[in-house]
Amino acid sequence: MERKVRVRYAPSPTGPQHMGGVRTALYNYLLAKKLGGDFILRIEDTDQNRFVPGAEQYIIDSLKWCGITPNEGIGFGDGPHAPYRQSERKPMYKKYSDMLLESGHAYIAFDTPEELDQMRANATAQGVPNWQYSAVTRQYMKNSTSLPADEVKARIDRGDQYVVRFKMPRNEDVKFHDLIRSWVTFNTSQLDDKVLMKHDGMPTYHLANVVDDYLMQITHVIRGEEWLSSAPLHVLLYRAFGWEEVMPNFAHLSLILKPDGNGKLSKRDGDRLGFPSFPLTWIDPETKEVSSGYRERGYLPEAFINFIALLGWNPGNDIEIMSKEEMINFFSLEKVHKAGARFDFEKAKWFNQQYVKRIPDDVLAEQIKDALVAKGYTYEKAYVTEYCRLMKDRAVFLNDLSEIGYYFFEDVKTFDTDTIKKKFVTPVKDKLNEVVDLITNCEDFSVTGLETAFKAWVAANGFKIGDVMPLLRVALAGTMQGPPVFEMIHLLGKDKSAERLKKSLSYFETV
RNA sequence: GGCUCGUUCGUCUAUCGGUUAGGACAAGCGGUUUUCAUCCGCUAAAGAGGGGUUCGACUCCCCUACGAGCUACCA
Repeated sequence: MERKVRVRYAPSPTGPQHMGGVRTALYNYLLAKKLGGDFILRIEDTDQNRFVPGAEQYIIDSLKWCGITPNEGIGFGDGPHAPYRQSERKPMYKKYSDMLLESGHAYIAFDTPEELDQMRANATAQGVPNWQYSAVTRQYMKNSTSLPADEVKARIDRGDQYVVRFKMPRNEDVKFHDLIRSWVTFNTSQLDDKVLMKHDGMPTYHLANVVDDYLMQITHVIRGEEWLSSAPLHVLLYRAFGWEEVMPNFAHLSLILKPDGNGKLSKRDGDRLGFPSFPLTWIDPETKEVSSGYRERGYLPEAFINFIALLGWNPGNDIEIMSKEEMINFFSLEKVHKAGARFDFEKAKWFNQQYVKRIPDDVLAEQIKDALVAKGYTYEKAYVTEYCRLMKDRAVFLNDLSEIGYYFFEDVKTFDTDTIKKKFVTPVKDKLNEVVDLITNCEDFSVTGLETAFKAWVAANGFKIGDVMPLLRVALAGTMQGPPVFEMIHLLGKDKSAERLKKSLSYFETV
């Protein structure tokens, strides 16, 4: 029977969600949309010790900013499988744990964390680096496979804390198909008797994830590579429950690596290297440490998801700039690369620049409105739209755009004195005030009109354009960089241009 | 240490046994531009190493090296 495609992104709210998490969510989303399925957001908060206030909201906010919208889930309207927060689903898991206990696929263990630590420490001391609770060791431990039934009952009755562990087969190959990596095999002798239910009655990720995926009718589990090692346990759980028929397809994504050195990109890297590794800025509620975000850095969400989508996936053609719709259209898990991708901030910048350039001037004007107003500039739509037309090719980030052409909104703050010293010399310097008149009296105030009039003046005086233009540019903008001079004059307007020119010229005398 | 996964230009990647190994970012050079940016053109740049299989391997197999993930009553 063909089942409707249903995928989920299941982060745990233990801090801000990393770029890698966004990419996982994105791939889930793209696959769901591609196949006409549902995308679900489920919060895996089974570890109450690691709860971080605000983290869940952060996840929701970043998905919203990125335009990765779940059909069901926390923050996006509950669907038929509510609740979507595992802590709220707590009462449901016991039934499944009991099922496993009854069928003999799981057992009860009384060992305390301290005893287990001791066990591991002893093993390490004796040169065994990897002690595990398994078919061979469980008989020496305190559990329902080693203890008499009446003692087990007595311990439970008197309130001893216990956990439920999965009874891992002793030596069995577990083979499963991964959509990205093809067939993967593990031998159960390498796997341990994982805890399924903690002493506080909360399931571990392993149990909760399998039960929830089953209950929520998930068809594809797309998650990070860090889960590959525990995938065989999950497969075994599906079998133990008798759910193998509806076991989801697995797809394990490679990790995003740090730009320099080795290892996966981590929270520290971002700010160490001068760029963000989070979608949104995050302030740690405890330490108040700030981790910068792409949104605040001036990234457009479309550029951000386009870029991270290509970190480990490509459509198989040479197309790089893609809208979300195009990505959906091209997406396929088979085209996801197996190896880890090293993150390259330079290319990320290029993507953003491409997107900024493509935004219509008037839309761009709206987008930088708040930034301009915040700086105390008066916002005039037509003026700012024209400003955007002139400046957008020079901006990489949205934030740049509201800054690089500040001289269109206020007086020049700093002058390029090198150019002034070099160019503000006789005979040109003594004739420059004529340019002020030229502007004031110019009948055709269009860009070409100005240019024609100016060039005629230059020729009439026997100057070269290069003698005068740089001075004009610095007088108007303070810098040698910027849009064409006559475009600047045109936008600034007759009065403003003349006034600024006059002012700057008298300043030039003092340099 | 053990297990698992991975390895094409500096970076992201294409190639699904036969190609001058292609594209993009970054770099360098040149053009356009009064300047900067944009844009355009060009250049340099790769199959980790060793064995097989094959008429023929980047592509399939094995070994080695290197990298990564996992190895919790964390996810």
